[in-house]
Amino acid sequence: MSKQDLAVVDLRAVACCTPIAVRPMDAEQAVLVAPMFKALGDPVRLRLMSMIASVPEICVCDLTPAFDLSGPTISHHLKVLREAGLVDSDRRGTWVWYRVRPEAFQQLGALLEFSPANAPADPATR
Amino acid sequence: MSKQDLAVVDLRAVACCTPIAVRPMDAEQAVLVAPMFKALGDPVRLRLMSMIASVPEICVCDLTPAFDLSGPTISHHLKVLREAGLVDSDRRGTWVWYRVRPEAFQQLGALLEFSPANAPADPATR
DNA sequence: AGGTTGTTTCGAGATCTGTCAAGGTAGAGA
DNA sequence: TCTCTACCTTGACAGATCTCGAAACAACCT
Repeated sequence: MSKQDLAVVDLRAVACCTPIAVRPMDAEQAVLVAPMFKALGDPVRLRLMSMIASVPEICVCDLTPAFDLSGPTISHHLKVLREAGLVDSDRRGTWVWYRVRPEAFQQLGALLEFSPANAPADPATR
Repeated sequence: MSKQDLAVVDLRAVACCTPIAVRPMDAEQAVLVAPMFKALGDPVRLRLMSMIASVPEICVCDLTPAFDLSGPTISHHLKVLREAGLVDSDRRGTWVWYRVRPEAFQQLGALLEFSPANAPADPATR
């Protein structure tokens, strides 16, 4: 299914993995990565993502009832997650199954790694 | 300055740190955390955040020239980062200085931690 | 064919991004 | 002290984008 999704983020193009707390991110990389954070920036999508990521895979039929939203709305949110490159899906028989894309998920986490090296000095010592 | 910012996210309320890949996030937590991801979901704010996070602190006067945007626009984006609880600021003399809030930043990173335990099975073995 | 499951299309209302104009705050100089 | 200037934020606004549901569509099974 997502093989036909041409708008999907190309993970190879995401300059990989230097934490943003180590070196300022250049503009092109920011444009590539921001859509991933944006996709997680909605409470419904964040919960969908966590439901998908906490199991090997999950059927849409198990996702939809967890929300007080219509089927089409859930489908839209899932599409956003797919186009951000965070999840993958395929149909098997009647049902459509979603699973996380570990590379994307790990890259995002790596960007947020934080070493105290650049932390603000303690106000007391400043 | 940000002491008067009443809309700022209360970090104590952010159910702390269980990676979303380990356990599905409940609705209330999602509502609290999503604004942080949303704040990083814009290329300009992502770059601002990385510029702030990669040094102990930085003056707005050093942030603005890095973008092809007006002062008020940068100020608005900084306000979004502030209200998301990701950064802090205070005025010292003429200039306003921004610095990262390490607790918030680390919490966000912790949420994205990924253990292969729940990774999708290799398609070959599926 | 008929029923179930998901996605797409389309439209209304809300939210976001950016600019200009105006306001507040602090330092410098007369 | 009074004014001038620099720095940054706020308010008001237009245009773009997002969220969501109703209806239509597509894929699959029996």
